[in-house]
Amino acid sequence: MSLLSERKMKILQAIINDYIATAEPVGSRTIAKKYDMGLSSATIRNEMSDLEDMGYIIQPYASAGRVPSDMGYRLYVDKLISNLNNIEDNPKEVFLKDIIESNISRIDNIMEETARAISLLTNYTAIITEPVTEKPKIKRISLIPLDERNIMCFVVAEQNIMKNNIIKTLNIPNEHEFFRLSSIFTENLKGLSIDDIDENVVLCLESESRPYEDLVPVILKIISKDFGSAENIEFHMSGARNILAFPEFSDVSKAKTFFQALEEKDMLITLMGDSLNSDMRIFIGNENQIEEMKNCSIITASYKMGSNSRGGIGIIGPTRMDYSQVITVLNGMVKNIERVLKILSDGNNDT
Amino acid sequence: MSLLSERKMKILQAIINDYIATAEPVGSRTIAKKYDMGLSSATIRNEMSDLEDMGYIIQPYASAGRVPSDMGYRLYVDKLISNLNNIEDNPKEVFLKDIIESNISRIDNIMEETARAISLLTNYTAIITEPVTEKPKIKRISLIPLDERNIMCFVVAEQNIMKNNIIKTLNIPNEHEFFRLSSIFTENLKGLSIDDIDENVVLCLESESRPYEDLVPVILKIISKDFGSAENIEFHMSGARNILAFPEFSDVSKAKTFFQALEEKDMLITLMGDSLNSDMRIFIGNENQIEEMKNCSIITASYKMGSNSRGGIGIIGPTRMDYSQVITVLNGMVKNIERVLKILSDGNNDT
DNA sequence: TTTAGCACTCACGCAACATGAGTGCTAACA
DNA sequence: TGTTAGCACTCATGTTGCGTGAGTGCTAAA
Repeated sequence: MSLLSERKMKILQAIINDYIATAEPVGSRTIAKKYDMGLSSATIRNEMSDLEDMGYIIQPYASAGRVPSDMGYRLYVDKLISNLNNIEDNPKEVFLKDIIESNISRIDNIMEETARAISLLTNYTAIITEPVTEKPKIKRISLIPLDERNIMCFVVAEQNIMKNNIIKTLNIPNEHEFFRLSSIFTENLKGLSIDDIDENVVLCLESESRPYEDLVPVILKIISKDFGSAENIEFHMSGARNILAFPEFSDVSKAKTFFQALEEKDMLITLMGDSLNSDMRIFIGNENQIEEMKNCSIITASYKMGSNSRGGIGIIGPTRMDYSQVITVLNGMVKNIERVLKILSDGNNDT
Repeated sequence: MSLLSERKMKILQAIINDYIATAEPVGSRTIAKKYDMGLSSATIRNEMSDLEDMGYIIQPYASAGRVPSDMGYRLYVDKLISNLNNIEDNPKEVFLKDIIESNISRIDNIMEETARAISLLTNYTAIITEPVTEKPKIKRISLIPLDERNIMCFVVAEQNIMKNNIIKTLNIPNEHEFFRLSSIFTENLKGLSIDDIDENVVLCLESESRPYEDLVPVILKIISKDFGSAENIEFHMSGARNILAFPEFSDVSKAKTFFQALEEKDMLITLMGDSLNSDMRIFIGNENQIEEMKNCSIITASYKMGSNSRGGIGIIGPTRMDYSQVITVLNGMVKNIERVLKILSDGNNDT
């Protein structure tokens, strides 16, 4: 696009900064006073008029100040991103570490805490998905007796992804059979992903597991349910209520549609879905696909766990969002979560 | 307290009904017209004047209609409760069954679905706690290898309560040892509650589990963490945003404090805490202890699972709440959830 | 005891108005 | 030619005053 003069850029930046802080249209005089650029309000007015013609700012009504447009934010954000390289550990990130490490135990705890930390730090709404592994390889299957009718089936896959399911059957093996069956399933399925389980494997399992071969289809069904599709992604969300603090949502009906949108899981999948493919994505205002969120900006980042698992973190807030802060926090969080997950799976530290 | 005449009672009821529906102060003329009681507005005015003197209704400002007071609601609710005996299965409850049975699998799913169903049916906020068992007896302990550094410890207690925890250690047993250790722990701890584990048991465990006796304290710690205190009650909540639909909360700041309060887990524990001891409790307006919820009413009910586990269901809404509906729904839900949990633990139906 | 009638109160909505922040334009200045 | 001062103009916002109507309390008649 057209290149902006140094001065126009500065003015645009000032407008965005001020608008982020106050949520009020910002006028030429305000800029002249607050941000001393050695120019009179009149000059700034002229520049602003230009900026408006170019589409970077908008005048909400005839004699009001100016407000950044989506395009204006976009320019600003692109500039931020290009400066992203020289980010290093800062005090804030250290703080993050404390927050997170306080409750390392189960993966959903970590996610929960991370989401809370993000919403706390930014005052926006945070969404985080648990890491998903594409067709993970099975590591172990354990069958455990519960009572006279129920068996617990415990599946461990790579990355120590664990799922447990209850199997109901009247044909309950005895103690030693459980051990034998667990070994059979583990031996035959170990190292296989859901796609690798073919006829041969099934036949093998069925013959070896006799007389409990009716467990085979049940267990395979469990596996395909747990590891087959990415449909059952687990989300954690925090700070949705923060949105109420912003004047943009002081109209209750707007807040309502916002909450409504958040409650739809499909929407969240759309939102986070392809965030997994790139490091960081920023959707400003109309750039995002969700109708109810056209006046919001959404920033998503992805983190990786091990070699082939990925999860996503997203922050949702008003278009007038403190992009610079959010990007920093998000960057820090990704690093942190990756670190924590690594510790968790390596087991370097004891409890 | 003072007994109300039949007529006064009818008028109070009319006021409450109307106010529940409209959220507007209701005047004498409205009652005379809408609810034909064969009286003129003037007569009703006189009666209302009496009701106000007695404290059952309030005039928010000099020439407005009347609004029920907490005391008025209380009278109304007490009457509702006394009629509660002759409740039988109604269409609504059948509907509930459908909702819930659609997703029977894991206990937190049931809770999640139930909460959603309640908030859907009532348009209020639903809170539900997973069933807690006071010092449950241990049924089984299974140790499962994860990788070179991590062991999965899987504890099953009565009511099929299951907890899993990761144990980090460098001293990983081999396959057969795992089986042996699981048996040792199971045999020694089976049938004991956390309080029953004494010195003898520990010594026994330590000697039998050699050379992995360092697992003993770790596992005991896990058990006491999982089953010792009622601190880590799991909550499920749904429909918090419903509150935005009520004019009482059209002021955003009010909605904000409401959400804020809901996010505090301590508050929820206070709220649901002793609900477990009685069948149904109703806190109207100021009757409840939470400062931020003085303009809300809270209704809690408890359900039981097996012989010694209990959980709680709560509904939070504006003081002007459709008590009759909420009580019906809550009653139905308790029955349903108990039924579903029974099915789940009995295993009468297959999947 | 109930009702009709009437004066009175007060929230609410509406129009008129003042205010002030902000603009665009023009003319003067460096 | 770019910058600035000045001025008229615009328009959202807040305030005031007033009419309206819902609702009450009181009194007197039925």
